[in-house]
Amino acid sequence: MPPSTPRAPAKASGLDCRLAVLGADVRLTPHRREVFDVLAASTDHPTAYDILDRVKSRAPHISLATVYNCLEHLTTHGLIKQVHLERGQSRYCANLHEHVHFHCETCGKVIDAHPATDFDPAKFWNLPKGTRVTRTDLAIHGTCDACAAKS
Amino acid sequence: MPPSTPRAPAKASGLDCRLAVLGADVRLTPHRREVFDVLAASTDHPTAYDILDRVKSRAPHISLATVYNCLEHLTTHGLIKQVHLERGQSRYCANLHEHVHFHCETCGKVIDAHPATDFDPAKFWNLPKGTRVTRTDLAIHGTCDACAAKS
DNA sequence: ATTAGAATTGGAATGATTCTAAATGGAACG
DNA sequence: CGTTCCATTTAGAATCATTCCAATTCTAAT
Repeated sequence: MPPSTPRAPAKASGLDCRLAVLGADVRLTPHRREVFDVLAASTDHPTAYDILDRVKSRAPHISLATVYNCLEHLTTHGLIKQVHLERGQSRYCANLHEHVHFHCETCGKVIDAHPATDFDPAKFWNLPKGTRVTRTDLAIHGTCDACAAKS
Repeated sequence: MPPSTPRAPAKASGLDCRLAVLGADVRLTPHRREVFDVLAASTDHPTAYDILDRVKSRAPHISLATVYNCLEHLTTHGLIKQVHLERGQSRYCANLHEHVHFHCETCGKVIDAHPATDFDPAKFWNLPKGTRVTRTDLAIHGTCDACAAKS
């Protein structure tokens, strides 16, 4: 018995919630919410495993697969950003302000750096005519203050 | 019978050669030379597999492990650069001039873009005092000319 | 209550890379 | 010129991060 009308996607409920970000209305299940909250409370650019560990204290039965699913959902909806500084694990970041990443090659720490002045990549690099830019990722590698002081 | 004096590492020979780059003296075995030559002749930022394919036409018995070894040796000695634009395979680049990478999210193509004017990241982003910068990686993501024209 | 779609799960599968232990090859020593 | 030493090379195993998959659970609309 096929239904006569297509069913709309599930809407918000008591256990469910939504978050308006960048004009988009994003559906957050409890797990997605936990993952988002953990990331929003972190400034250290955790990996999926780090996030799993932290979320487990609030939702002990969450699985790694779910953490990946949630991170993917949050990323595609623009609530968080996925960061690739080196090969290996992806890192995640809930800072949506314009910023770049400083990566300490000695201790591995990642620090957000915010713009001191306006920056438009097209002004600095000769891109072929007709190129459309959607986003830029700048990673600055070096030695952080603390590691530099030690050596 | 332990030798009384330590033996120096093997020196250059007829089959062997060296290349002076950035003041460093880098030992190149025939395989390393092939890998370097293939990469130097490529502008498409090939992956390790791509490089294996291309080197095979000149050295049919080379293995993937050797390609990885060579790429690692060449990278640590500064003859080539490893590029991470997304997660997945690393790409390699023999362009040592200052440049950034434009990545087309539609066709996957990677294009080198050279600076139109001088660029110093420290001028644009507030890094913590004491931070030492060794290198910056800028990836510009978007749609290339050809893909933009199609849509 | 029923049902359909979405979310979640554990575990299997995949893909890229790194590791390992054995084989090879050239150079210096005798 | 043969031996020894060590770097290089190799095939295949192991690892690591992630993605896939099929089964189960949940939620919200009928």
